[in-house]
Amino acid sequence: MLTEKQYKLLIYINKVLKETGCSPSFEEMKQAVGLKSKSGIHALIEALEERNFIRKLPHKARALEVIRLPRFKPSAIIEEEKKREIALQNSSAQIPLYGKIAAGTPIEAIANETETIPVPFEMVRNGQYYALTIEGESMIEAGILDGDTVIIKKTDTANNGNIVVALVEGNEATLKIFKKDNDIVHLIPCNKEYETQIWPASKVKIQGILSGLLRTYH
Amino acid sequence: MLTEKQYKLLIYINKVLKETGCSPSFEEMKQAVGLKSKSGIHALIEALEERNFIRKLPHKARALEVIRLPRFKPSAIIEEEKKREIALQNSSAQIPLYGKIAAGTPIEAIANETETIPVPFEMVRNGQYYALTIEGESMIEAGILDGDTVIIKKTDTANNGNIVVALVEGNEATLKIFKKDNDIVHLIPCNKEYETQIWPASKVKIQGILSGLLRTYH
DNA sequence: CACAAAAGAACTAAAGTAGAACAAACAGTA
DNA sequence: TACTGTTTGTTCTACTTTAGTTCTTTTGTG
Repeated sequence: MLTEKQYKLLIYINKVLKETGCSPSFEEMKQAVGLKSKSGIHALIEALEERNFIRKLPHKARALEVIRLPRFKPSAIIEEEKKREIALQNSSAQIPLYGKIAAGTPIEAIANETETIPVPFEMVRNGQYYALTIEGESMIEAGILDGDTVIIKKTDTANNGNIVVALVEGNEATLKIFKKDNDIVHLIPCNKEYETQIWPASKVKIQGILSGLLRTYH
Repeated sequence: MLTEKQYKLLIYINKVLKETGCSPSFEEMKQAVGLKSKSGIHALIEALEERNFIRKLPHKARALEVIRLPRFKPSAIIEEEKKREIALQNSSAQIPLYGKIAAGTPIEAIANETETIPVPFEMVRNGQYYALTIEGESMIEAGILDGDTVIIKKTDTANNGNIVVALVEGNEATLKIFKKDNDIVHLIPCNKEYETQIWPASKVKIQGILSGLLRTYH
């Protein structure tokens, strides 16, 4: 029924009319559908009028009215919308990059950092996430290297075996394997040269569990 | 349907009518829309009457009536649409996931796989990329674990020290550290239990170099 | 090469601005 | 009731800016 351009223009006119209450000018329409000349718009408007989609007060400026909208979209438009949908589904989320871990600063102290990084949505479903840059080698045997970016899911509880961001006595946030034995918490590094820390549960605050890892090679 | 001034005036008249029950005078309207002469208001009123937005008792003072208002889209919807736009801009790149590496199949054989994964744009600037799933532990000491997804930049040359996807004699594609010594290529694993492979350069085909790594913890 | 879509220029028309003159409606008053 | 001034609305002219129309030329595509 309609060509792609005609459809696009019709939708645009309708949108502008709804949003602003004023019809768009030829100049505006030509921008919207990506033409460089007003004459093309003129042709499209005529086609739309002939097909009874819009009405025009003759010899008046900005006097368009949408009578009806098409039931079917041109297939080209459908294709385009599918692509957009896919892009949307795959679009990445922005999560805040709080800074470096195992560097001595509790995470909350730097929680107002503004830097963010994009991560694939798959990595950050349901929940709040943040990112940290790894400094040091304490988790090297778990394949977590100096300079890696880890994605942490915010939570204050963890299960045994989880790799967690733990804050001990407000001192220092580190990434370690979590193991709780009654009221004793073991924070186990993955590097033979580091030692497991053992604390009463009351002194250890979980700040999140490891959820993803990004590494870039140069 | 309406021009900006017409629209503004219509909204103003409607507002005054609702608030005071009495239409504004030409003088008041001219203030409200920012004109310096009443004649302009007269023209606007005529246009609105012609378009059937207001009715006027001729030769009566302050005798306007609003018949209808242009349609509106709730601003919440407009906001929503803006957000979608932004999400679209942040969308990540799609790169094809070719399959598993170190599993015996040369990459080209599976290059027509349709699965793709999204990765942050930062990881895939300038160049063609594809992804592979790691199978096996041969690179464990480089922090590349079984199940990790690696992002490979397509190229057929590499420098010493690069981690590359190498195809030997059309046999098997593997991920190894690349080292070339004259015409001899060393493919060095990162696991003490595997041995370095040594081949004449002519038998080794580079299929890409390691550019990024994604890991998800469950 | 033919055809259609698009670009571009030239032109015409409408919208908006301003000022002034004037007419109708209204209220108060002699 | 007729006169007066005030408020309000109408009409006209003149001009600028913005918008719409029409035509010719260009471009791209099958």
